[in-house]
Amino acid sequence: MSSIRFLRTFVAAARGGSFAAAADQVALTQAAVGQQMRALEAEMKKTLFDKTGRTMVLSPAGHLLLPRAEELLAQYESMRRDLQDQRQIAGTIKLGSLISAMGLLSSTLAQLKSLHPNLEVELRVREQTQLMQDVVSGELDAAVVVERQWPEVPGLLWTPCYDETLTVIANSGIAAPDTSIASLFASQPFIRFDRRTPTGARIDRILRRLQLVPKEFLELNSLLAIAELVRKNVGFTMAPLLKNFDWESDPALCVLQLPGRPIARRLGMLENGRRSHITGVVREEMLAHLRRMKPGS
DNA sequence: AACGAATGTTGCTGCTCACG
DNA sequence: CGTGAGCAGCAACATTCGTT
Repeated sequence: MSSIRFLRTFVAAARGGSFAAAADQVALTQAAVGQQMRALEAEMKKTLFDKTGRTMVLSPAGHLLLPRAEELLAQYESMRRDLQDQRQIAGTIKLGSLISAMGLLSSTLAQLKSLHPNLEVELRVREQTQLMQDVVSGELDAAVVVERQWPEVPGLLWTPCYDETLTVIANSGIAAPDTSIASLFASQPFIRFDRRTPTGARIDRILRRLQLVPKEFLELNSLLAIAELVRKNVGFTMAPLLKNFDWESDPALCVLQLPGRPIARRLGMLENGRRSHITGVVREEMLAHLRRMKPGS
């Protein structure tokens, strides 16, 4: 079966005047060049070289083939260059994220920036509902959000990326791995994640289901601020274990699993589809980044 | 993992040409 | 005319790669 390589060898032989010269140029042995040329002649059903003794010249069919082979090789090279250029993406995209996903997203974007220096990213931190509206309206090209029922909008693309398990997080001064969750709820002030957010509302439903009645102390709409207050032992909380923040290794914090089957929220990327050639690259880089991370971190 | 096709190398033979 | 150099062809074997 002939190929671009065979044509390249043919051109080298035609220009070099011998199979030996062609072999030098295309880094093969003379025997391999001869085999390729015989295969090419069989494919074309024509003799391409006239050999009289040690001299070898192009046959009429060879003369006909040479310029066309060179043209084909030039087109092939041009096609290859174009594809290589396309791998570099450029332009500006508007990305949104929940503040809690910023840790992961920022390290993803840092990696992306080194791969695509001409890519500019405008990053907006907003809450879930606003992010969803902005992606649908086109205000944002894509956003990292918690999984929900999405509206039926043409082009809207949802890709689940990772799960965050709901846990109880307390200061290590008041809790150890064997501390019962019920005793924390009975004795310690509770810092609640804003019930107006979908995740906060879900935490509220779980508390009811587990019949845990907290000693309400504060209600905040920032998981990072809540974590900081827990570090200062202002109270304890129930919150998703955020990716890329490594609270489990934090000596000031004690992370406790909820009883029963683990409950998680699913995060992913919502793209509005209009600039999917760029947002797709961000999505794939984020997935690759997640694969590189050690499990559970 | 096994298999087969494609493709390559190695080592040889034979032909031609240039030169003494 | 004998001989060595240069070249192509052939057969055997090795390697790579895709498929089953």
